[in-house]
Order: sequence, then structure tokens, then C-alpha cells
Amino acid sequence: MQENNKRKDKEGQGGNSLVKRIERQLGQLSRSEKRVAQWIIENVASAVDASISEVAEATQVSEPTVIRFCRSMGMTGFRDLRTHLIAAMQRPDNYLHNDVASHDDTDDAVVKVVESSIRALVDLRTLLSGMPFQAAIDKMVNARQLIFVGLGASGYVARDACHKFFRLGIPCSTALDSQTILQQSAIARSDEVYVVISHMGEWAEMVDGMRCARDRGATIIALTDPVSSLAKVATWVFDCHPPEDTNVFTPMSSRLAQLTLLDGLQIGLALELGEHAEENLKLTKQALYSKWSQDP
Amino acid sequence: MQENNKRKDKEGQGGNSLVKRIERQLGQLSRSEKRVAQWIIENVASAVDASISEVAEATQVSEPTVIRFCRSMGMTGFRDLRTHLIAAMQRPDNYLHNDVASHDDTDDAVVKVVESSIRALVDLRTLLSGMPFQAAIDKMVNARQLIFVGLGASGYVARDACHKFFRLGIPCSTALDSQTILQQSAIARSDEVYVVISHMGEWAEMVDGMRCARDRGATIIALTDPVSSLAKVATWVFDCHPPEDTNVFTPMSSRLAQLTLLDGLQIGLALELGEHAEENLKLTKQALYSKWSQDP
DNA sequence: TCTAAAATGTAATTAAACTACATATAACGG
DNA sequence: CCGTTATATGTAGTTTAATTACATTTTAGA
Repeated sequence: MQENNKRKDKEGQGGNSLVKRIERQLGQLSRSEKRVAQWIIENVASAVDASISEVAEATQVSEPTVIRFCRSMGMTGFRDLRTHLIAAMQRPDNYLHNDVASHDDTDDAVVKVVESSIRALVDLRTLLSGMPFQAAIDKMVNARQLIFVGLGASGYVARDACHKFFRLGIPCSTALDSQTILQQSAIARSDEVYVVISHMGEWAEMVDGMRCARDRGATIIALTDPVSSLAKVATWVFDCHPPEDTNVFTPMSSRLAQLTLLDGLQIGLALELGEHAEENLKLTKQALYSKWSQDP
Repeated sequence: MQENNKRKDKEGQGGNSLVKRIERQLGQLSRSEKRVAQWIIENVASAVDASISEVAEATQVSEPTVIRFCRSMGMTGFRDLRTHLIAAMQRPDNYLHNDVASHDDTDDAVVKVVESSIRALVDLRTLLSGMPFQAAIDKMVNARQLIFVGLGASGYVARDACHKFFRLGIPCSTALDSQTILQQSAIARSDEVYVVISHMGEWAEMVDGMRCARDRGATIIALTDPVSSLAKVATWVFDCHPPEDTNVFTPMSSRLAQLTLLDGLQIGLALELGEHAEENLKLTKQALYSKWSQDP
């Protein structure tokens, strides 16, 4: 009669995410099973690749206990649990941010890096609604040229963006060092759009240059920390909060958010420009593909 | 228009769903392996919870042949194949749904772009287990220098990687055009590691250069399509399947996967190198922060 | 403190995944 | 057409993973 209380979850079955389901049932598990549950929730990623013995080892319980846990969760066994875990991992919201630690082995570290990158983009998604895409694109549509600005690591993002936008058939250039930035902005025109990438938004020369360009009537679109000096100078700001530097081993996930944001801007602009831009995109693609598809 | 037809069979198939990938490689499989492939395509649902012996039974081939099929598909084994099948089942061809269409408004388009970026990284996550991180890192640890190679858009990824790795205190350089690549590889040494980024892996000069470097004993780490010519030449291959270009508006999400992968390699290498690299990372960070944190 | 129930572990069992090697089949050059 | 090589496939054995049966420990209640 009471044995059935373990199966109780069947009725309260609302969420489909396995992780949520485990969390919900945590209270009804025995001490050892709870350990397993906890570990799986915190290491969903490693869990999917793990075998029973690895899980048992990691949680300091015996192998049968792991199986018992699976059964308590309503699965037929470990294999079944793994199936559901893999499925759950296809929902990006299940990824948590985990810092790499110096004792991590290579594979763990790599998994953590990838997952925190996913996390960064999932976070970005929630910020999208507050971002001035339409306004920025409206300015770009009529621009005489786009100038992509970035120093250091952000310079690579700027370059990448420049390469992406030029394929729409719009004049694009870059300014990747203080001197170029200052010179370029000294001759800025009101029909030019500057796209500035900067984590902190505090490099004096860059802020000065952009202020000058702004004063001359140019549009400044900044991907930066919204509380920075650069943000104050910019026409439109896309919130890219500065990188988390709690940890030396933290990868630069923020850069991915910037790149993706710029992808969004470019595609948005392509749509706004219509057929002409679409045609240019096709042509640039074909220029590459036709080259190597002719070779045997 | 002939060019287009030629291209079609090589990469016209979105390439993301595992089933599509199997279909794409059908031609290159032996008779028995083809039987397995066919059966899996026609019975994906039963395939996900089948064991090796069940598959062997159903297709009338021996168990090792099933495993050989898995390997031919680029998986490490049957377990790995099953993982990918389960993952693939989770998103039944909703790809069209995610593509940006010309009638989308800006905000819809941007959300789709971000989500397809996320998807690219989630896909990467499932591929990680088959990637030779430890092997690649072992080679890097003892390298005299790292040379990052990429043409066109991949050149930006190579540059970014170079910038990232040099902060560990390792000599790093780039080769971003045919001429440089050929010259560099002509003087390759066995203690050098080439990290090559290429979507298709079919640019003749690049492949030739890398073959030469390989012949001279250098290690070639390739981020590319595993069925490409470049992959055949490489010492270690990281599976970056070619971009899905069903749609002009498709963003280059594959680039994000490459960047993230390189993040992983860099962090893995940092861990392997230990305190010395950690110290260098700290110093390079401080060099930047101290600059602007002094300004008011 | 004793007993019954629940929880957990040990050791043995079964089944799954994989490897090494042997055999067959196709491909090729004379 | 033969022998030679390469490729493809299967057989049998090995290793590893998953599961079961049963023994031991722990806990809760009388």
C-alpha cells in the first residue's frame, strides 16, 4: 500500500525537464539517493557521459544505490536515466555556469567552457528585448559607411563584424587602434555609423574619439557596459556587461555574445535592405563555393 | 547552374540532424554498413533503445560491423552513436522553423539568430566526447610554437585564437593567406603545432601546405569537416561540420562553435601547463586592468 | 533494548560493448 | 586466369557496464 508513495510523481507530472523532476522529488529520496540526485543536478553534463561506476564513485555510494535512484525516478534503469538526461541536455536552459578549477581534468574543463558559453548566450537571449535593434538598423540602412571599432581582443570582433557586413554591399571599414580611431572620428560625418565594441568602455582615446564623432553628428552604436563612459557618449547602447574575471580560467564568453549580437544586427539589416542585400549575400557565398566545387 | 548541382550532393543537406548526416555519407559506406545505415534511418525510433545485438540481428550483420558503422560516422562507438541519436530525436526537423525568413520582423529575426547560435553550441556539446582534446593538448604542451591557420572568415577565428593562446606565454603566430601558409609549412618542424580552421577543408593551397607540414613531422590539429581532404591530412581532427547554408540569412553559427572549441583547448592547455601559464594569464589581465583602473 | 522495516552495500550474474584475429570477398596487375 | 593485395566481414574471446540476489547495517518505534 505505502510502497506506492514512491511513484506518486506520476500525478504531479507537469514539467517535462528531467532535472526539474529530480528536484521536485528530492524530498522523497533516502539519504544516499539524495546524494546521487544532488550530484546529477550539479553535474548534468558529466552525468550524461558517465557510467554507473563513475557516478557511484563520484557520489560515494554503491552501484545498486545508483540504480535504485533511477528506479525511484520512475526510470527502468540507468540506461533509461541516461537517455532522459541526454534529452534534457538538448534544452539549453538546463545548463549552469560552472567555473573551471585548477584540479579539473581536461575533459571536465572543456565541458565547463562549452556550457558556460551556452549560458552566456541563454543570458543574452533574455536581454534581447531591451536592445535597440530597430533603431540601430534604421540608422544603418541610410549610412554612407559603417565603421567598426575595437581595441585588443575586441578588435577581432570588430574585424569579424566588418567582414560580415561588407557582404551586404555596404561600405565598411575598421578602426582598431587609438591613432586610427582618433583620425577616423576627426572626419566623421552625420551619415556614418560607428559600431564600437568594448568590454569596459573606459579606454580614454576610444571614448574621446567617439565623443568627437558624435559631436560631428555620426551615430555611435556601442556594445559595452551600460554604465561606462562610452555608453554615455553612444547614440544606442547594447548591454554587454563586462567579463566575469573572478577566475583566471574563465573563457571570454562575452565575446560570443557580442558576435551573436552583431550577427543579429547584420541579419536584421539584410532584411531591412531587402532584395538587393539578399542578392549580394548570395553572390558572395557563390563566389566561394563555385571555386572549390569545380575542383575534383 | 551546373556548379550548383555539383554542390548539392556535397553539402546541400543541412548536415545537422544526425539522420541527414548518415544519409550524406551513405555513398561512402560498404555494403553491410549501408544496411545498418538504412535500417537506422528507417527506424530511428527503435534504434534509440536498441542494443548492438538487436541492431545486428535486425540488419543481419555481425556486431562488429555495427560498431564499424559507428566509427565510419565519426562516432567513437555504439554508445556514442546512441547518444547522438537521442539528441537528434529531440528536435524533429524544426530547423525550418528556426530559419530567418524574409518576412520576419527585426525582433523575430534577432531571436532566431540567437537561438540558432545557442543550438550550435548545444550541438557542439554533444560532439565533445569524441574530440581528441587530451591528445591535442599533449602535443601543444611541448610545442616550440603554435601556428594558427585560416582563410577568409576563418582567418578571424585563427587571429582570435592566436591572441588567446599567446597569453599563456607560448610563441604563437598566424598564417592567414595562401602564400604565408605555403611558406610557413615549407619550413615546418616536428616540434611545431598547426591549428587549422576551415569549414569545408577543401582549399587546395591550404591542404597542400598542411600535407607538407605534416610530412616534415609537424602536428596538424584541424577544426574542420571530418570527411574533408584537410581532415585526412590532419594529425587530430575536431569535428566542425560545414555550415548549413540552406538559407541566405543563416548566420555563421559554426564560427561560434570553433571559437568555443578553441577556448576549451586554451583553458585545457593552461591547466596542463600549470602555475606558469596561470601566472602569465594573470599578468596579461592585470596589464589591461591596471591601466584604466588608475584613471578616475 | 529489542524488533521490524528501510536503507545500503557486497559479491555474483548477465548482458552489452568492444578487440583481435581469421576468413572471405572484391580489385588489380600480370 | 592466376596469384597478390587490399578491403570487408564474421567468429570468438575480453573487458566493461548494468543488474540481481542476498547480507549487513541503520533507523524508528514499542
